[in-house]
Amino acid sequence: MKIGKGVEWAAHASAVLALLPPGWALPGDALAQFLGVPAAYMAKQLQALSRAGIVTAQRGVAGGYRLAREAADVSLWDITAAVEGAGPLFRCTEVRRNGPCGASPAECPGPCNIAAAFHSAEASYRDALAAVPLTELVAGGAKTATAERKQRIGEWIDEHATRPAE
Amino acid sequence: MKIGKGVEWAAHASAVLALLPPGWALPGDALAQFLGVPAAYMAKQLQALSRAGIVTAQRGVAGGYRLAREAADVSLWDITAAVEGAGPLFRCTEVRRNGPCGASPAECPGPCNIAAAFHSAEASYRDALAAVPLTELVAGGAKTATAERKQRIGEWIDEHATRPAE
DNA sequence: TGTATTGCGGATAAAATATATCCGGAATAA
DNA sequence: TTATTCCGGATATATTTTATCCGCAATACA
Repeated sequence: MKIGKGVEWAAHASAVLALLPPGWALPGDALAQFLGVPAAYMAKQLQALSRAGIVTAQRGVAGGYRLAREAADVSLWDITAAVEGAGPLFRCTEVRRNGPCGASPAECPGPCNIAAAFHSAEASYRDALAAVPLTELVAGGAKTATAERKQRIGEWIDEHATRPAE
Repeated sequence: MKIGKGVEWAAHASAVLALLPPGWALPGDALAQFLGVPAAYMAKQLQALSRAGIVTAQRGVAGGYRLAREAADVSLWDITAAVEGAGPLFRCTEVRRNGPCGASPAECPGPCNIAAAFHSAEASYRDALAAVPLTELVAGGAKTATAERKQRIGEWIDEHATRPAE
């Protein structure tokens, strides 16, 4: 019961895209290089973000990825759901219906209490992640970075960012 | 990123044990039969509950499992942590340290914002499950059960429960 | 029109985890 | 002593995660 690392990569990648000047983009390979992760697998996570409408992909020579909407409108839950899926963590197999004393269908109108409790707890989890906008992650990262590193990041972006047609 | 079914089984098993008269127990095989799940694998989950101090195991002829403490003092989180482990769902691999613009150790005093946000969300999840005592699950289950089924369950327990020495 | 670039989706494979079974041994009551 | 019951480890299978590769489509530019 662990979260895949694709979520972590996608979150970091989204934070980097939030640093781009409006209208600019970053190719997937460059993004993977910046984060120091395998490009082929990172590409899969970026595709998931694209399918979910979090980033916009532009094919072709000066193409790449950019945020599909403002960073303030992208939450950590959006990213998690895009990569990991939005389905419930707890899967009820209706154990109550099993065995010598199993419940009849008539006795099972809704989800059992155990499933209901897990789904409620997952809603708390989801809400907590939904309350974290991408802007917060970017701002927090900027706070601990030295001025020297910020400059190097800016230079790297200038060097690798592309300018796709609108 | 899914919860194993062992958690579901352990929760149901604990709820059954809560129905036992004080001082009585149920062998693991009987419990598995009652829930209609594979006995050998159910045994693993019961061992986990035992290691976590949620149930007490009694070996020998009239042995079996019983709750180690009152049902009101056992939460759904206790059961989940016992079976699935209490470690974090999100595992930070310190991506911020990677790549051409990776942060220096001095710039990483605490966990990064992404990891912190996930850990905070997981705390909400944990707290929600910790707020659900076993008594609540038992009471909820009793509400939807017919009188006829409750009687059958009582008879089944009378037939299979054992009376270990204190 | 051609060519280089870039993302998309599917096929594939290796590694890790979840699911499941079995067995020898220890503990226990009768 | 015997039958029972739990414990822990070894093992096997299935599923998921992690990762790579390739052909194709889209795009910009010469």
